[in-house]
Amino acid sequence: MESTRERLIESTRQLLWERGYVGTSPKAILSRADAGQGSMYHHFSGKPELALAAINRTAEEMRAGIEVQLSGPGTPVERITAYLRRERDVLKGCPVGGLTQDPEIMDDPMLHQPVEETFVWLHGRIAEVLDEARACGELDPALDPAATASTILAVLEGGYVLARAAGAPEPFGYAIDGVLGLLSTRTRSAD
Amino acid sequence: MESTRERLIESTRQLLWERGYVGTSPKAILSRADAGQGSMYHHFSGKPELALAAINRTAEEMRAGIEVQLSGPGTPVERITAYLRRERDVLKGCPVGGLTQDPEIMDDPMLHQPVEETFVWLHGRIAEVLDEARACGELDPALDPAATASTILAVLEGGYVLARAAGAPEPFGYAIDGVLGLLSTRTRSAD
DNA sequence: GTCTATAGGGTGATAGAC
DNA sequence: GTCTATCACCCTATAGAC
Repeated sequence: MESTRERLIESTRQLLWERGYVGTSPKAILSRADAGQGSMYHHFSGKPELALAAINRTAEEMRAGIEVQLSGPGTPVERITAYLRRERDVLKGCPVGGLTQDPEIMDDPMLHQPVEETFVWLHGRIAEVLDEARACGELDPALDPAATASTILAVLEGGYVLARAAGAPEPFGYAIDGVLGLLSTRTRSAD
Repeated sequence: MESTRERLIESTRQLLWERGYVGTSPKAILSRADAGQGSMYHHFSGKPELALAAINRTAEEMRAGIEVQLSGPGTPVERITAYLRRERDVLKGCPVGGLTQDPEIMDDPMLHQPVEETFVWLHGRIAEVLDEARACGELDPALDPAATASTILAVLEGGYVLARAAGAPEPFGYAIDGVLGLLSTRTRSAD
């Protein structure tokens, strides 16, 4: 159940998160997976295909985790707040968003696609919850759910950037506090 | 006036923006600068020192450009709006923020420092302008200027991430629209 | 399925001629 | 100041034995 193929994908997931695609070599993957060259080229055609498997798994895992928060208990705004405030390894950055900075992922349609799809899904999902919030009177009807969803997502992704720039997790929390503060008087408790 | 040293720094600036530190090789720098190995190692001790010169210049240039918007004409909120909406090469990402994704920049205190300082300065500057806005009654006094400044910065940096993920500049604009929308009814014209 | 050996090219740096 | 030559090592991939 802990096949070599599994270990290769998991090692690649970690390294893509820590060092990006350009910064990750097959050699580093193999050493972390405790596997030889032959194993990697037996299971995958090369670095791009292995990276694709890793990115797809990371994207799926992320979606599943987010869906737990967004379809959980509480009012729509409470669920979004729970998602934004949940515990994270802030200084490691977003495992999907960080990939957008990698030139070779941006240039390879195969590798770029799952990144794009993840954000399309996530934006749509947040917009849906904001729509619910509006429908139940929890959110100011003057707000555009699509634009507000973009803003919330941007604060999340940008929060990681600020934290990494500062070398400390706090700025992430401040950015989240700020957007929730902006949202707060556009909100009223849904009774 | 277009010394080899100059060309090396400019080429490095471009490549750091396009490919990051890990993705940029001395060979690529030299070829773009049309210089030989010897020139680079005459003017700089190696890749890190050249990158430091490039990052410092990019950071200074960015600060100067932003200061133009933030200390320009208009009310405080108008100036921030002008800064957020100004023309940019959105798909190239933020030339400073993008560096936070690079593992070797994060691990080298010398290279990380100018990135950190740029964001400290920028956050402080936006918070100052928000303070002004509050003082002249343009902004809701209930808003925390420091947290709101973090949010605005995060939207900016996250907007780049969303745009790159989408492969299109529009999401950046939507995120900015959204945060300005959230700000708008916390704002009144400063007469 | 996994291993080792090997390949051709790139990486970051040094040496020494001009 | 700039060039070319050289270096030891790493990168991604292939071949073929086990």
